[in-house]
Amino acid sequence: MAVVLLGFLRGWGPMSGYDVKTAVDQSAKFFWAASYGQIYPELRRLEAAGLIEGEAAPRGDRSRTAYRITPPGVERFERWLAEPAGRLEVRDEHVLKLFLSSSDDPPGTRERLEHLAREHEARLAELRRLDARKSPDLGGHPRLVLDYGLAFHSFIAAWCRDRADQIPVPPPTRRT
Amino acid sequence: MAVVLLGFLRGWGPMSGYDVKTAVDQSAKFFWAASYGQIYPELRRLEAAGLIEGEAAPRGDRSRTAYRITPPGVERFERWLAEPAGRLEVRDEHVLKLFLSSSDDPPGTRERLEHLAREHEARLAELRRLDARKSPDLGGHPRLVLDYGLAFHSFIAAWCRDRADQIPVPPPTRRT
DNA sequence: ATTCTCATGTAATTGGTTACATGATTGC
DNA sequence: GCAATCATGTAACCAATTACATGAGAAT
Repeated sequence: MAVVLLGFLRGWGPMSGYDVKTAVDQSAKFFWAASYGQIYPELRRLEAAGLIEGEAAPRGDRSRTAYRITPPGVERFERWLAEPAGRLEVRDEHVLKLFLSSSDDPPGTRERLEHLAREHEARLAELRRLDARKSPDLGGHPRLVLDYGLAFHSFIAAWCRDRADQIPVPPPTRRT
Repeated sequence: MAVVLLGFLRGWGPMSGYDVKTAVDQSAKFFWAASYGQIYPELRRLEAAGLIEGEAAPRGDRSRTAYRITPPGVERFERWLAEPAGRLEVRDEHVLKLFLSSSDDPPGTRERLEHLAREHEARLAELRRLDARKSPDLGGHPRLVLDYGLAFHSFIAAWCRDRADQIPVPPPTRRT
């Protein structure tokens, strides 16, 4: 999304498409991912619109184009920031499966809940790894949002674990 | 998404596209929305593929087509259920704005956090309204997932409120 | 009569992913 | 010499939203 690029360029200073990708992957990707297929075409559009401008900025001997945000770009970005975000929408395939799965299969439900818990725990682990290094004092609220992610994933993981534990394990089918 | 339709038809019995839409809006929409623009074309595709079949099922004097899931449809749906859901992805414009917004504007940040809290509280209220009526004993886990939604939204709302409250309110600019 | 809800759809657009393709440079 | 990383891009595709369009029956 265009504004994300503008936002990064504003907060982090000039950077290449590649840089944006890695920056996103190390911070925003936990609530807003981005792929090259979006980034590069979008950079061109933004440049054509005069909201950013690229200049050759080789790193060592490697050719590279860094884009810097222009005043109109800043204005555009701040207009977007000022307008309130739209209705909060959640889309979660795991919960969808849970919802649609048979209610007369307790072990299956338990397994699903545990799987969901593991998934959140995995995100949590990734975020914790981020916690140590990274998150410089550049623009934005990396700390606050990191905390948000930690709180969110640990809460949901615990909730799922708890619910899973309330489902009795299937009695071991013994034969003796 | 095709499987959602299959899932509803399996759990709720035969229903029209319109019915699916209302059913989704009263349950799944809180974590997986659907629009007519998806539903109707998808119903046709599913019928063409033999996974569902429609029959005239007028309600009173109103013409209407109800679709029932076929055995291959059930099989297809259950295959989908059995395969584990993909990586958990979050996409939240509110958090994105929080992340990208200036860190040297405490009142703004506070306002953003409060706005996010209000948004989650609004979802919470909608879910609570659902809690009373509805959620029949049909297929799936409406209760469990409803609980999930309640827990999720109230936790996040509280977290945001808490963080917002930690930011001192701007000193009232008096003139006397 | 008029409005609301039921009911069905389409067209245009947006937003995004995936897979592919290429090539230079740096570090081992 | 080779692998990893830096760097840039495109084409095909998919999922979904929005807005539009229509019309009949039910309720007031």
